[in-house]
Amino acid sequence: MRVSLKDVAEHAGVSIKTVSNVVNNYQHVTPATRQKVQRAIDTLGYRPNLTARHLRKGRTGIIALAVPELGNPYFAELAGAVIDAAAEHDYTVLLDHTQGRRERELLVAQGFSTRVIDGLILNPLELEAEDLAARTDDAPLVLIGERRYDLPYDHIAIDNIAAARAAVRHLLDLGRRRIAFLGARRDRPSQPAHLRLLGWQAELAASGVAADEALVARVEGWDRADGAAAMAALLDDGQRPDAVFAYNDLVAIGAMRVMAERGLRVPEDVAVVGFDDLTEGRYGMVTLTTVAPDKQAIARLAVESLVGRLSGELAAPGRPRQLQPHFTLLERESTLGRAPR
Amino acid sequence: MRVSLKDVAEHAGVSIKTVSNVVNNYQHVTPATRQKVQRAIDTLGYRPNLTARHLRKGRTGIIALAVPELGNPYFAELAGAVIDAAAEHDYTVLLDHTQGRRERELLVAQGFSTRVIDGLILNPLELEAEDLAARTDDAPLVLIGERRYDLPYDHIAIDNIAAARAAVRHLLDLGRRRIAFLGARRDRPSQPAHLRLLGWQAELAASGVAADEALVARVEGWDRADGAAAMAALLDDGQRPDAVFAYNDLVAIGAMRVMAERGLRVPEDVAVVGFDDLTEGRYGMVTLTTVAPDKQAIARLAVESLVGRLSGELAAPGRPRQLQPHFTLLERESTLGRAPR
DNA sequence: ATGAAAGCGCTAACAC
DNA sequence: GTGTTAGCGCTTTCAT
Repeated sequence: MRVSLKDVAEHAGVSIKTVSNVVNNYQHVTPATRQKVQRAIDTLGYRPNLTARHLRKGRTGIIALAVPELGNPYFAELAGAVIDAAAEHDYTVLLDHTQGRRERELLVAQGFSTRVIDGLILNPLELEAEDLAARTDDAPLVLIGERRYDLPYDHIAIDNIAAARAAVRHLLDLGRRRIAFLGARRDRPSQPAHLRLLGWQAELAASGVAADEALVARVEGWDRADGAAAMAALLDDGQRPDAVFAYNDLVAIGAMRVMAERGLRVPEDVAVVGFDDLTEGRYGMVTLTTVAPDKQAIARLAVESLVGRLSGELAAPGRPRQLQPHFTLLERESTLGRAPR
Repeated sequence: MRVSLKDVAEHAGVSIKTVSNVVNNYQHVTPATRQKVQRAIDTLGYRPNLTARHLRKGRTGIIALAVPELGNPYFAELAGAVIDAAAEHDYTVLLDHTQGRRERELLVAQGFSTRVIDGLILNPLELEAEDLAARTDDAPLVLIGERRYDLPYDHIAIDNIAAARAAVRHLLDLGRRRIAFLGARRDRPSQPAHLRLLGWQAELAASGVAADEALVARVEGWDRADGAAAMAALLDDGQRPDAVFAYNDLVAIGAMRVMAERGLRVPEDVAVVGFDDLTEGRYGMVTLTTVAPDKQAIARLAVESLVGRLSGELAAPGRPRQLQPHFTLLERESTLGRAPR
């Protein structure tokens, strides 16, 4: 924390401004002066104080990313991708996880580390539109994730309804008819997981298959244990689905473990489709068919969106953009072969 | 970015200092004044500019954590724990991942986001002692992870040799004798994975079992795919281990997948022990026996160590501390039952 | 091409 | 109990 511009200036016998010019690679500096200053910088081991620079410039070069849970590999991978994308724009990333708790999400939306960050990428789970509308912090915000709000913020997410429909379509094509949905939450229309549930209903309806509400299993969270509990509850309830569409891969993996314990074969007895394309799904007892969102694209678009707002290119705050990266359905062992007759 | 202390002061008809006193909850302010100022703060929507505060105080309240790879659930979980521990000390966490590449580790060690961070927690993989010794950045540094350096930095890690020995001991107790080690790297004594390999050798030696170098499988990285490749190579080489001790759970999971594909049963034919206690290991084809480091303790100790240095309590930089959190061996299905005779 | 000086928003001495 | 003032280290007019 020692040496400042002033020290270097004195050492080199020039003014502060000149040193600043050298440090910032300003054009009009004579080679001789530049060299002299550079030498002083090297001997003194000067490193610019970014905090001061930030104060002066009004920006910090730091953006924040808040995801529900780093223990979920999907968010961990996404975080990694965001860090890489941010680095390309010379931003560093402050990371927080909200644990899917409303008060933490609120805290983050309200002004995470007030003013040390230039902008925020947030993946809300529990936050309602009014929470976000009441936001007073003026740092630009970009939303990611399944939930949609009618608010003046850019939003990056794949088309969750279409993705869910593709998954259910695949199961229907296999001849499955009793397709369970694992991972619904509450009954609010704005609930998390709502869009995927909607996709499930829509695709069944389009194929003239009755959507049996008894086949919708509710969960507390979306981890492996929740998937296991939901599947167990479904089976204990006497339900006998011939396929499962899970909210995400973790839920699917938990469900598959329960099925294995109870002697149900995947995919023979029950075909399974997950969501997220976790690497883990490629190494389980049975490799997992899954909806694969383009995580790199999500990260890249979120960062570009935010950086665009920050640089003023995309100033108009009244024109939020809805960006939808691609997804693909990756067919693996868990949906191999047609339904038993 | 609008309203500053000055604006509030003018609005409330008091001095800047008084507003500052209120904002910082300074004792000696009359309730009347406090209320008046608070009202001004509320109406104007004032929020302190942390950058300015940081510049003045010489610290930012941000610490950095650099891990090899967020895609590895171990590091993702650890990162989550560090974020939580840091929050308890009013620090936020800037996260970076080095992808286990030396130049990125070097960059981080040299001065990650120069001076925006107060200190750094680093988990090096490829960095050598001289790299770290040549470090010029003066932000306090705390090291975590398997590798050990004789340098003046605190280091937090479980006793990797003892942990590896416990794993091998467990396999020996089961009657296994041809115990492979999956996950060695190069031949440098300081190589990553060295301590666990050393533990493997030591425990075999202590039991009078010959350490067969042909049973040491080398890897490029430590992900599932690397474990799969290593196991395949071992089998292709004609080796027939009756047990596998893997560098970590991901390597173990990759290896188990290959064994399943080749008709080898776990644990009947090959018992498997991993390392890290990933949740994933509890939901695989066979639940995975593993060495479970106390991640919460590692995160807590690393943060406390760093915060201690920052607050000056643990000033003496010449006295690095080696802290060793506990570990436990969690026995699961992958090592159930004795060896076939 | 380089220098002088102001000021980003805040805290900490030191007055009163 | 409250006000004044001087910087923290940097960038940025405006001179020269």
